[in-house]
Parts: sequence; structure tokens; C-alpha cells
Amino acid sequence: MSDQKKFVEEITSRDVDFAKWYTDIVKKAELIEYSSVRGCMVIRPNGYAIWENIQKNLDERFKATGHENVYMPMFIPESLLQKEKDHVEGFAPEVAWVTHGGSEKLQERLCVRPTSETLFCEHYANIIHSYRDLPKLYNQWCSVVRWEKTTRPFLRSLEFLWQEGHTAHATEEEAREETIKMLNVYAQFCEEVLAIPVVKGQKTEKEKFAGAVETYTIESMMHDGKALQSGTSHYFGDGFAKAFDIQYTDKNNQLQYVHQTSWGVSTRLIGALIMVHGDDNGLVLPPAVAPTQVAIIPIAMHKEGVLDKAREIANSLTGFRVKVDDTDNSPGWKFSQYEMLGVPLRLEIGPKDIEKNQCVLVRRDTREKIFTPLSELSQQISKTLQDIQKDMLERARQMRDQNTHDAVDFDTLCKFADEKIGFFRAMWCGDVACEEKIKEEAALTSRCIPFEQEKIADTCVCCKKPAKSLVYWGKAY
RNA sequence: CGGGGUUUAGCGCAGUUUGGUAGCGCACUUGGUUUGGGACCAAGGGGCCACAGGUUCAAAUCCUGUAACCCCGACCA
Repeated sequence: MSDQKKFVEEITSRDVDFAKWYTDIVKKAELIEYSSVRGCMVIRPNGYAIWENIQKNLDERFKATGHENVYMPMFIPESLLQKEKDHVEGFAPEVAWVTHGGSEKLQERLCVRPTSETLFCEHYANIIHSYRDLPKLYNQWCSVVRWEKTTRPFLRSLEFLWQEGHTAHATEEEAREETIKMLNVYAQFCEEVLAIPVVKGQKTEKEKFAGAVETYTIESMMHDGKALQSGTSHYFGDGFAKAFDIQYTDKNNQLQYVHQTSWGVSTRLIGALIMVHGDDNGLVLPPAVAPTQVAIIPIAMHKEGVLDKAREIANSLTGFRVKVDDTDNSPGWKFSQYEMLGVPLRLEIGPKDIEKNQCVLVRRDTREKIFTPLSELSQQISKTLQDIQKDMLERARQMRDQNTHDAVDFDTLCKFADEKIGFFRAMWCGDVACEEKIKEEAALTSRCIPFEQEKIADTCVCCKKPAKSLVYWGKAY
């Protein structure tokens, strides 16, 4: 894109100030508007439509893997939240409390859910009695509240939209399988739909979820090289089951505790879309999630037949999300506008085209112009949208791979952290002391222990003792 | 929670030093001319100057306090 002229001057350049660029995009692409509540945002039609597409696609994948949707209350009594020790300690600092109903003080205060493990557990304890009741594969789409100190649109807001899957299984083996299965669902979704490549792996003890036995994650790299935890899947073992007394009678008439999992992704994925694919002209959306896939712009639409032709084309394009812009803004304004919104394909149709029975397709990602006979339009659009989807994933993958560096000794790691952006791969002994030292001195946190292990050295990058595993380190959002 | 900045029309800002009729650009409304990369002309509408207290004949401007937002660090999806 570097040889492309920058047409929109209102956006801060991405490479000048990434944080400012991000906020500019979020506002200019009309994804959100700040509200009068600190840290809370209005998700506008352009932003919400992206979420709806994410939701629709993921929900199908959840259903295909046997899950059912439910809805839990948004309030959790304090006593219920207290039941699992690690869990409450992890979340207590950032929960919002309801203390009054109308003018009456509540006997017991209620927290606004920061996550719903406790509610699901309480419910499971009530409905699970026999091995015949298992597994329970539930998911809910909802919003949760976490009283964060500093907030950023989509990346960290007081209230955010997400889905949380909570499952209960008869055996450890089955629960572990579920944990990995859902992580894979997320990874595939990110790559196939969002065109975002991810690193799959396990979180260290230090970084794992409050109350989990193991936390698995998909990590993606933003354009500034920072990591974004894009989805997590937790294996709970029977810890919650014991705290909440979720037992069933097995085939041998023995009481057993269930084994549980939970997994979630949030509107944070929209932040990832922006930061992975966006450029100086605005948002760039992968066709699979773009609310509008083709924006039709009539040129000289006051002239006889132009607007009719544009509408005729729109009607003929079944199977695509198409919009005709018949407002009286100038064509140039519209070009910029749809680039800002990230619409993958622009279709220009004017008097000259109508004469030749053709139109002009312009790719958002490359700005390549494709003159297309109207008779081949549908096939051409279908092919081009697929190309865009594929190319976007490929570019993101290249960006990530070019910015993944291996370090075998501590000095190199510190030097890299200082001079380079991206992911840093280094061997680790498994000791939390080394992890903390790396955080303090290199300002890097462990992102994950990747499933795809590779031995790039024999010893820990930090303490030089024998290494247990390869770890991805980075700066995170 | 530390360090810095901001708050004046829907948005972006000037005006505050030196108190004296509320300004500019964009957006909006109406009419006309335009239309292949953010068009032009003309005429309009829009303000508790973040909030609460002071000082003063008079406060966007000076004083005190509060809040929200943004950026950089520590914590988190």
C-alpha cells in the first residue's frame, strides 16, 4: 500500500501513532460513539453488524459441535461468587456491585456478572443427577461488566459483549477433549472468517484464568506487533464441581464430580479486525464478516438510466450483501467513505460503462481496478471476494511471520524487545521466577506455550537451566 | 493506581496571558450549478463556554473543588 496515495487526510497515519490511528478509525468508520458512562460505548450499526456476522458464524459452529444456547441472570449474589476461592480472588477487584433495589437496601449485595461460571455451576448442581444427564454443552451470548481502570473501545470496556460456553462432562478425558475442540473452533473461525492467523497454545500458570486448571489461548499479532489474546478455552477439572457440589451417579451407582470447561470470545475480535487489517484510508474488512460486501456507486446518476442500471445490477446480485449509494454526495466522497468503512469491493457504474455493457470493480485491499462485462459480473464478484479473503489472511500471516524472532540468550531477548516489534520465541524452564524476570527486564509477558513445539535451544533463555518448552513472548493489549 | 494532557455548536479548534456583545472550519437546512478520487455559489439554523462554589458592576477568561475523556506506565478478554 505504500505506493498508494493517501486520499483521506482526517485519519492519523497508522505508522505515525498507532493508538491515535485506532481511535480515529473506530470513530470515523462509525463503529462506536462514546456514551455518558465512563468506559462504555454505543456500538453503532456499522460496528454491531460486524458483531452480528461474527455471532452468526460462530453460533453455527457451536451448534454444529452440539452446543445449545441458554441465558443466565446478569446478577450474582455475593455468597455465590465467593464459593470458588481462586475465582473470586481473580475477579473481586473488578466487579460492579448492586446494593439497592429502588430505595431499599438489599440484604445481600449482587454483583453484575463479570463472567458466569458461578451461575452455570449453581444451575448444573440443580439439573445434573445421573451420568445420563451428561454432557451438558451450554453457551450464552450476553454482556459482562468488569470495572477496568483504563478503557479502550472494543479492546477494554467496562461492559462488553461476548459468548461464554460452559460445559460439564462425566470424565476428565472428555472435558479435556472439549477444551481443545473449542480452541480449534476459535482458531479456524479466526483464520477462515476474520482472516487473522493465530498461534494456539497454553497459558503459563501465571497467566491462566482464575479458577482454571489449564487455560488455552489463541494469540494474534496486531499491525504494531503487539499481541492480542483473541479467545480462550479453559479446562477446570473438578475444582468448580467440588466447590459447587455438582455430582452425578455413574453406571456403578457411585457419586462422581463432573469435569468442566469454559471458553469465550468477545467484541474484542472487532478490535483485532481493525488492528490487523486496517490501513491509512480506514477499515479493511474481510468479505466473510463485512456487513456490506459490494458498494455500488452510480457515476453521474442524474443522467438518464444510470440509477436504474445500478439498481438493476444490485437486484441481480443475489447471494451477496450489496448496497447502492444513491445519495447526492459526489462520487469521490463516496469512494473515500466506503474505503473508510472497509467495504471489500466497490462497483462503479456510469454512462461510459453502460454503453460498453460493463462496470468497474475496485478492491478495497489493493485498490486494483477490474473492468468487468455485466454478463460475467456475478462470477467475477464471487471470485474477487474469495481472492480478497485469501489474500488478507496471507498478508496477515506474512506480517506475523516476518515479525517473529527467535532469541536463545537473555541479552538478545532484551535487545530484541527493545529494538523490534512482534513475537519473540525463546526457551523456558517452566519456573515462574524466570517469567517474572523477563517481564521486569525485557518488559515482555508470556503469550503462550505453543502446541507446535520446536527446540531452538537446550537451556532456558533466562536461567540457563534445562528448558522445558518453547514460549512465545510479547507485549500485549 | 502513578505521570502528563484535554474539556467552548454534532465534530475539530481559536478566544483565557491582559475580565467587557460567543468566533472559525467542517457537518446540518434551503435554492441553484455540478458529478469517473472527499465539488462550487448564495442564503440560513444551531451555545447554561464540563459541573459546583467563590471573587467582581461584569467571568469562557481570575480563585477553590469535582467529574469525564485521551496518552504513557502497573492490572485485565
